[in-house]
Amino acid sequence: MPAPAETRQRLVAAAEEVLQREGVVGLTTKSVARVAGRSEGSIYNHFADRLELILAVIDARLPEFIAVLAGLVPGRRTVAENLERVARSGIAFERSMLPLVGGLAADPVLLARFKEVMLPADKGPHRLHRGITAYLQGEKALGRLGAETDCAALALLLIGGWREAVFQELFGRPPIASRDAPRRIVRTLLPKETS
Amino acid sequence: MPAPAETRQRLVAAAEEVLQREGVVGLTTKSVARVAGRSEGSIYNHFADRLELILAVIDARLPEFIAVLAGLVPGRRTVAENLERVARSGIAFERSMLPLVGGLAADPVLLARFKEVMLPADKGPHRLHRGITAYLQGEKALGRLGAETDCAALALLLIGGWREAVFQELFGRPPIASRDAPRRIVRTLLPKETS
Amino acid sequence: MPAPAETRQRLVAAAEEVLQREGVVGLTTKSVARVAGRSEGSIYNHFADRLELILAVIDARLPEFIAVLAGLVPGRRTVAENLERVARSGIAFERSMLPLVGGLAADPVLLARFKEVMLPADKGPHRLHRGITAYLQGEKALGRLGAETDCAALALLLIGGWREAVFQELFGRPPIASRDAPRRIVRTLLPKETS
Amino acid sequence: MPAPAETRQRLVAAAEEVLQREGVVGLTTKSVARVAGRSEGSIYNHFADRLELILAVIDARLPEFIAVLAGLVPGRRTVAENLERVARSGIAFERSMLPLVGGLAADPVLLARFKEVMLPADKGPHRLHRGITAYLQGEKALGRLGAETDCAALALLLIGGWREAVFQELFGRPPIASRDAPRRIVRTLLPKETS
DNA sequence: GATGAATGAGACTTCATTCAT
DNA sequence: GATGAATGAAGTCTCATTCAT
Repeated sequence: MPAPAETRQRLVAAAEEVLQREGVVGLTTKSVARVAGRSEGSIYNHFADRLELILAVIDARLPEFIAVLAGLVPGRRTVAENLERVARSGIAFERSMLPLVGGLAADPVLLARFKEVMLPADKGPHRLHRGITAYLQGEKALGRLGAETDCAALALLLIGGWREAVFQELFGRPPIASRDAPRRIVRTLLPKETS
Repeated sequence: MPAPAETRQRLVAAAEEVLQREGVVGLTTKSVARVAGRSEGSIYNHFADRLELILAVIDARLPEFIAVLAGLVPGRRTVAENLERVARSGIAFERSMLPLVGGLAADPVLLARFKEVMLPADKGPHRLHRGITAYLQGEKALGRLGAETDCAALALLLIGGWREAVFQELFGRPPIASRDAPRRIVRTLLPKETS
Repeated sequence: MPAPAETRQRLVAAAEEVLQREGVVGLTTKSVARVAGRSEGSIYNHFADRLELILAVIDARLPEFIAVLAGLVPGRRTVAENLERVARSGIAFERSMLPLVGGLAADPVLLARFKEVMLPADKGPHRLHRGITAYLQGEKALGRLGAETDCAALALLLIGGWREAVFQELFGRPPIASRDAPRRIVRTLLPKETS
Repeated sequence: MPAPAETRQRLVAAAEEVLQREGVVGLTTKSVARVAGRSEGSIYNHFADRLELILAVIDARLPEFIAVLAGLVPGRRTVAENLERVARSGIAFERSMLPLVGGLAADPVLLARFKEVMLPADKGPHRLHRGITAYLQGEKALGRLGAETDCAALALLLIGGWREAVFQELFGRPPIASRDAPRRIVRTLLPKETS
């Protein structure tokens, strides 16, 4: 009988592992329990049901998600450097989130729970978009981005670009290697004269 | 007993419908059979297994997918107009594909089959990216895009942008209305002087 | 693989058997499938869920239940003879129904389904009471029961008496042997001069 | 942390409450613990197992059960008045006991334990029947009931009648309102001239 | 005495698939 | 080609009970 307090974390970690390997579809109570070295029933001592466990996985990833935004301070470094850096973190983050993100599109029931629980807590994808948009507006105010810049669209393209790069990885031989993607994305997005 | 030849189409259509409403997770033999007004067993008269039925749905969507590219002819209209138009079709197309796209990320087994069957036939997402990239290169050759343009990155951003716009719809109140997304995306992507 | 059409009946018969031996609490899908020699899943080819199977058991018993009433024709034989006979059938019927009747009191969920399904179809216990009351009123109209007879109360006591006799059997050494109960019940219920 | 001695009573009270609302089937360790505001584990500090808790509920009800008989003294008041009064108490008592009584019929395991524990202690239904029968025999000895009266059968019908009245309540719109049942039952049971 | 986490067993149900008709 | 019944495997979840703290 292992240290009891540890179990919840083990279950979440196991769920993360299974998620990577087998996707949301393979994330069963059985597989998680097996990987965690705990009994299936044990899951229900810590989570109301399977979906809550999945949401806990998302929650566990959130600090990493916040960190993506943390480095973004208007006026510091160059805009290109900042965006490249955030794209790089975004790609790493996205890579681990993709099975979950896919799961939301693949399972309306999970999506509904996600919206119900995560959106009011502002843990949804809006927050990411909002954070990046806010940074860009900051840069615009500082004059480091042109006055005509559509910050929301720029943020959308940045996120969509890095997510697409990760998505293409799924199929092998992506048209743009993820290693190069941040630089090429940012160069394409920013007017050339931008510092 | 309806015209037998019709059954396969009904099953594919039913699968599409279920996919929209219930996602890959809800796409069961039972739900498809019910919606198609056919028996569960009849699925196996036309498809080797459930995954093959799903692949058939993708196949059924391909003409629509090709049409997205068809309008893209270098030199015709303006580049902005062309890209806006393709983004608009892309959003509509993506909206119906998202549950499938999500399904691929949510189910490695389905993904493996997809790669095995669809990639050799060049029916994967690479083709879309390649098509748009080719168009952009055509425009570059015509001098309607700058010589320094990174066509592959531009295509990636265009696709990623429209997919992100659709993805945000899932959660309600998207930061950029899908109606406006094509225009705002293209304006942000293209240097202002581009015709 | 046995004759398919037979399965539903086998399942109902198995459910009856399990019910007698193990009560509603022991009437699990597993036990029924085992006794029926069928797979658990097979139950769901014939019944929406476990409760529907239980209701089917009740339905299967209904003809026997109707027969209890069939012998009751006002004017035929003596009243005492008729009631004794019906009490005798009633006891036999009740003995097989007791686990189910108990189940209704032991499980509000089952009770709710029963009310929803059986009452509109007039398959509930009201019908039994109504049938006997109607017979007694017939006899009263014929003058074979006193004008002051409370037919509804008499029917209630008859049914309650035989059910109580069966109920006491559960605990061993019933105060009145079920063999004698019909006669003693009827003698106590009917005024002595009644023919 | 409340007064420890109180816990046992709280658990029994909680079990009673759950029993009324959810029947024996819904009387789980979890539901009882929740209603009692105690932990599941604490049940096992006071009871060997779940069945013993149920038996404790019966025990807690016994004083009320004894009181049903207490008012029955041969020679006091009229026989009809006495029986009506006992029927009235009996109905109230039965209403709260029905889920348990049903439980005994619905669960042979519980029944076996009940017989094992309660019958030797004379806490079973026999005792009720015996008590009423004894009263009736007392009245017969006093000449207030006819010499031919079958006291055991009369007691059986009285109990069966009131239990049936309660049982019919389960299904809604009982044929005889429980309010009127005692009077109508007793009038039907007793020869009219009985004082 | 009280607790909450842990658990094996088992409950109900759904699933994809097979196959005789 | 079409069907519906059959099924083993698996899925989610609940249960009564144990036990270390």
